[in-house]
Amino acid sequence: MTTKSEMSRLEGDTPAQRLLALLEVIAGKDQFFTLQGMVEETGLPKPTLHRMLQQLETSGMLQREADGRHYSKGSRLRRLAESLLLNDTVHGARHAVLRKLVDEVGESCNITALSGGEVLYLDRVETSAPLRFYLHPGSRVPVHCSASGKLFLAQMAPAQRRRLLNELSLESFTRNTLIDPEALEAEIEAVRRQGYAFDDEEFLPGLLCIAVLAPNPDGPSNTGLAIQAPIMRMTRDKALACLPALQRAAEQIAAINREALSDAAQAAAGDR
Amino acid sequence: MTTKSEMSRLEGDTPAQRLLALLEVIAGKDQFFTLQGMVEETGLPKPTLHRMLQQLETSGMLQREADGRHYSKGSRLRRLAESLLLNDTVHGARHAVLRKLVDEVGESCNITALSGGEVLYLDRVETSAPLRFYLHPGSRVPVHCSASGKLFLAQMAPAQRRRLLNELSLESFTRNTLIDPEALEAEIEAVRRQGYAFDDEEFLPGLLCIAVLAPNPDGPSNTGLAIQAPIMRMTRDKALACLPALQRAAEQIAAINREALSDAAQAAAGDR
DNA sequence: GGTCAGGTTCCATATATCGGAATCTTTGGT
DNA sequence: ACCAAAGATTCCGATATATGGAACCTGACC
Repeated sequence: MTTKSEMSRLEGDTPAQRLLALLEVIAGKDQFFTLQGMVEETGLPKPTLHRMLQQLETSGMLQREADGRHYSKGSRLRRLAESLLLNDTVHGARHAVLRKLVDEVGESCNITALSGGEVLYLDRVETSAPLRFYLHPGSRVPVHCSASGKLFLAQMAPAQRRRLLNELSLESFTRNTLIDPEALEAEIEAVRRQGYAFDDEEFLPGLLCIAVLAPNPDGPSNTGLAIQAPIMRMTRDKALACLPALQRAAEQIAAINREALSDAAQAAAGDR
Repeated sequence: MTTKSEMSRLEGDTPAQRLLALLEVIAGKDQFFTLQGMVEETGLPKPTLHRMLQQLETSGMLQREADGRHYSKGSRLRRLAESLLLNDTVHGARHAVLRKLVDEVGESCNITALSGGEVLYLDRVETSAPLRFYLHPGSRVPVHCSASGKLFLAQMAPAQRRRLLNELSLESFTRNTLIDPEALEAEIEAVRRQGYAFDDEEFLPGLLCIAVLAPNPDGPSNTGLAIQAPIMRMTRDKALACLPALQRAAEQIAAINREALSDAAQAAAGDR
């Protein structure tokens, strides 16, 4: 239970983003809620919130009880959520591949993408082993000290890579973090030749990762696939033994992406 | 498959509503989509759409593939949808009651609310019998010719009721529709005394309904519960035989509402 | 009938949106 | 290598919208 003082003002710089943040707060409510309650929870001014809720109500996203002061989720909002989850076979298929990979190698695995100069965790399946690193989907990690980050860097044009690394500056996290530009450049060159990358305690002490990219014949890939394990259970050699399984999974994910792209093209063509 | 010409411009009078409408379109996509594709589908101008998608992307609601032109649903959007559906035990509980009622009486039932002077279908469970009226949640029906509508009218103050009925004017749908104000007033008086209401082919020919309200000791109720059946299988007498089951279900729904309200109050108190 | 806790409305100001047009970028063809 | 053509992105002034403090309602309770 959070107290009023801990509550953060709804972040967001545009009205649209504020609205989405409000929806997230509403989504977490399992009961009726009131204008006043929302004011206390979000820190937004009362008239502002009143207007937003009113718009949501007239759109059918919310509905009010007879007393006029308790809101609850409307059928349109529910339908939106259902539609979002139902029409997401791409994610579902990717997730299934991930799960199978975790089964095979026995360690936590995740799917990553490059977003805004950082590595973004798209999805993750945890190992069943009791000792784990807890890293959740949606979190971000610097490019220069993650296995998939180095792969993304390796497929960039040198100028593009230099620009990005200059902007971000190489922060050090452990004593293995590569902060010397030349050493990093050499590592990236090696990664490009190999087609896979390690993160050997470069970001978190005790965490070893190995990653590959989902191959994309039409250009750079924005889908990385990694195994992450505590060094207690994992060495570079063991990781290399998992490489074939990892590459097989990456190929499957690439196939899913290809299919989704061609389906999209088809749909567009059908609309003409 | 819809053609370009059939596509309707995204409805909505405020930017917020337009954004929600856009989200609904996106929710229905099971693959990657492009700016251009969205332009064709929604009819919105390209720069406008570009801005909206950009905002959604920087919020983490969407993500782009490496090619920079294909979007897909982001993890934050997925989490939003999951949260919406997970935290909705109120609806879930209501729905369960509804389903049980349908089992008992063997006919389609629905939950309604008064919204903007009309009866709104909140939820509906269909009978398994092959002959059915197809009426979906979210649709609206005039108050004066629906069973739950008449119940909502019956609990209003006379002045309030007169104002509402004046504004709406009594449209006729079948030869049973009550369009004479005095006849309607008499019917409403009877409904108040009985505590239940019929709709005997007053809205759709061949459709008979019986409804009650979920009792609310603290004031007027905004939750109606109705059985709807084709006259092929239903008479007033048969409907009356279902009344006890209907009232039992209504009481259960009232209990769910009460609980949700008190939980909400509790949560608010805990935040102090 | 007075008080108080919400809810609602007002309104001058600040801000975001809008979208046609221009511009940049990528793609595909020769 | 070059050149369209399609698509993405940026610009920007006119316009519509959001903003939120303050004032105003409303109903519940004493």
